[in-house]
Amino acid sequence: MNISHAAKASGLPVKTVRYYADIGLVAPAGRTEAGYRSYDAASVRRLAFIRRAREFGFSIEESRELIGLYQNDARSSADVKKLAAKRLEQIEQKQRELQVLHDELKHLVRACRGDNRPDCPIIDYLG
Amino acid sequence: MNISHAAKASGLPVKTVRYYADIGLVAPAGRTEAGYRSYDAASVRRLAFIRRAREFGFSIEESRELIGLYQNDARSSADVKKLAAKRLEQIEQKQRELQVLHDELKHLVRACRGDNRPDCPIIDYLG
DNA sequence: CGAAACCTTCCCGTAAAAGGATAGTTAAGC
DNA sequence: GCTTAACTATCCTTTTACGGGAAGGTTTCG
Repeated sequence: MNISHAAKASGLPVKTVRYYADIGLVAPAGRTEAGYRSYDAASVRRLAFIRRAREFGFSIEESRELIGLYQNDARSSADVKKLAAKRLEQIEQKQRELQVLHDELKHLVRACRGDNRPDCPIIDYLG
Repeated sequence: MNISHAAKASGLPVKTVRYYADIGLVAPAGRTEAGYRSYDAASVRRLAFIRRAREFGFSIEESRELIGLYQNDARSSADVKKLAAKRLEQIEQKQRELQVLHDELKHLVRACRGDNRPDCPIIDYLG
């Protein structure tokens, strides 16, 4: 399977598939005589696994850990849960930060008349 | 006022103050004979304005627009409100995305036993 | 006067690719 | 069988918003 086929099958752009090969995250199954990367079902599964991990917001390095566990039959679910719980905590932290920002900014936007006069509580606040 | 003094007064790192000068966001008031950047009260106010805009999550380019309005006495509050409302929408979009992620991941983490056995709904889901 | 504490520019590295240049390879159509 | 379109390869640059550090000039303190 050539790289564009593997890309489609895994739901990733070709550039990204090549990038993942370059950084040693998902190696192609092999190379053709002409040097073209070739992928098989297993390597495509790994690509799709990474795509889903990334969609969850796991970093490349976290995804690397996860795929290590994915391919390790002797893994413990505790190890996986630990990574997921850490990511969950990151998400919750970001949510708290965004909530504060949201409330402050919403307050300012509501207080701003938004007409053609220059006085503006948003500018007042920032300045 | 030398750069480290201006940095302290504005609450920014020296590196960042230099960077803002390089990209034409906040120019120093002038240069000494030896080529040192020198800042006055007005330029420090601009630095602090940018710092607060950045803390609100406005990008550098958005901050550049905002400071343009800040320094423009003929601005309309509608222009400022437009930028702020756009940023507010970005925040709300991010909040919605994070909420979906949070709920899914939380569900998976709850369902995972987290013991020393290999079977794990998180891995199952990603794979 | 010498050393510490400034300051300058320049270049590299970050995360995670995307975009583009240039060149080699393969598949399709006629 | 030949052209050409559509692939593929590597390599380099760009993105965001700086941070780290080198090499070297300046100022200030004791």
